[in-house]
Amino acid sequence: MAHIKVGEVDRDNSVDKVEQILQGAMQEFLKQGYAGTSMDRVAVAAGVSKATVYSHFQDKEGLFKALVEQLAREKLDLIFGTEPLEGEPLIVLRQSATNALEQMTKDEEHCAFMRVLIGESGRFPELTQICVRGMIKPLLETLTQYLAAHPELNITDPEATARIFLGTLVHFHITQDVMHGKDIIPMKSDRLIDALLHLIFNSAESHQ
Amino acid sequence: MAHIKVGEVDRDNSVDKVEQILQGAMQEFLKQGYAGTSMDRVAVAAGVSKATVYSHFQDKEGLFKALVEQLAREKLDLIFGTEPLEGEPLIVLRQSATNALEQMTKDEEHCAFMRVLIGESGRFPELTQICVRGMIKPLLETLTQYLAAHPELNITDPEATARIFLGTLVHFHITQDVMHGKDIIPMKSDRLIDALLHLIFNSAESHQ
DNA sequence: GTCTATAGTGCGATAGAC
DNA sequence: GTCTATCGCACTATAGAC
Repeated sequence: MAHIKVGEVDRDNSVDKVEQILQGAMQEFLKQGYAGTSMDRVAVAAGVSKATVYSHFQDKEGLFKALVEQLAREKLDLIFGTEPLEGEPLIVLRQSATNALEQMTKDEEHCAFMRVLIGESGRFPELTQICVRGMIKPLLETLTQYLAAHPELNITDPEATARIFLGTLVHFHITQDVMHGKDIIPMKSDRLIDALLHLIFNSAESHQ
Repeated sequence: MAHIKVGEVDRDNSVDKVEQILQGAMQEFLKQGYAGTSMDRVAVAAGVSKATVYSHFQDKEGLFKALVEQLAREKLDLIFGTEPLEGEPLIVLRQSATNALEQMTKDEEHCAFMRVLIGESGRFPELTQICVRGMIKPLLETLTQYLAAHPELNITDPEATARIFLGTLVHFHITQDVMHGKDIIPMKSDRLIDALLHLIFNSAESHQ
C-alpha cells in the first residue's frame, strides 16, 4: 500500500460522510425537486454508494427532511444575520432590508430552496411548519420587537407592520428572482425599500 | 349520412375531451406536482384512455403548460375580479384587499396552484414568465394606475406602493395557507389590512 | 404493450481502528 | 484477529413515458 490518492480516502469520520451526502442531496433536491430526484443520482453526486446513503438516512423522505432543516438554519443566518437589530430606525431598517434583498438575490441556492420548500409544502406540511417556526416566526418576532421598542415610529400595530415589511421584501424576491420576473416587471430594489420606509416614516410624522 | 354532421360532432367531442383531460390533469398536477404525476393517473382521473390524452396533447410537458396557462387566466379573474377599480380609495382598497385574501384563503385550488407554479419555476422558467406577464403585471398596473389617479393619497411612487400592497397580501397568503402557518403565526387578515391602509392613509395625511 | 428508470435490499469483499 | 463502515454490484419490484 504505497500510494494513497490524496483527499479520497481517510474519511473514516462518519460525520464527514453525512455532510458529504447532504451536499449531494442538496444539489439534486434543489435542482430536481423531491419527486424528481433519484437516490442513485444523490449517491453519485455525493460521491458515495447508494448503500452508504441508506446507512445514514432511513429513506428518501428522511434525507429530504434532514436537508431542508439544515438549509432552513443556514439561510436564516445568511439573510438576516445573527446580531439583534439595534440603532437608529431609519438606518437599521434600510440596512436590514437592503442586505436581505441583496443576499436573497445573489444566492441562487436560496431561490432553489424557496422553490422546493413552497413546491413541496403540500406533500410535507409538517416540514414546512418546522421552517415557519424556525425562520419566519423568529424573524417576525425580532422585527415586531424592534418596531415596538421605538415609539417615535408611532406604529399602532407592530406585529402587522412587521408582516408588511417582511412580505414586501419576500414577495419582491419571489416575483423578480424565483419567478424570473426581472425583465417583465423590472424595478430597482432601492426604489421599493425607499417607498416602504417612506410609508412607515411618513406615517410616524403625521402623529407628531 | 343524413343524421350526423360528422365534422360538428367530431369537433364538439374534441373540445369536450380536451376540457375533460384538463380537468383530470388539474387534479393530478396540482396534487402531485409535475414530476410526481404520471400520465396514467391523468388518464384515469380524466376518465379517458391514455391514447386519447396523447392524441390531444403532444406530451406531458405540453399538457402541463396548457393547464397552467388556463389556471392563470381563471385565478386572476377569480381573485381580483374583472371590473376596474373605481371609487373612494379607503373603500376600494379595503374591499379589494379583503376580497382577494378571502378568495385565496378559501380556495384550496389556489394554494395548490401557487405551490406548483413556484415549485416548478426552476424547471419551466418561460411558463412562469407567462404567468408573471399575464397575472402579476396586469395586477400591478391596475393598482399603480389607481394609486396614481388619486393625488389626495399623496403617493410619491405609486408603482412601488402597488408592490407593497400586493406583496403584503400574497406573502400573508403564502405564510398562512400555502405554508400552513395559520396556527404558528396566527393573525386575522383584517388586522393586516387595517395596518396596511393605516400606513398608506396616514402617510397621506402627513402631507396635507 | 414495451422499454426504461427508479426505490430499496442483500451480499461478498475490502480497508482501517483497536 | 475482530469490529465497523464502506463499496460495488446484482437483484426485485414497481411505476411511468410513450
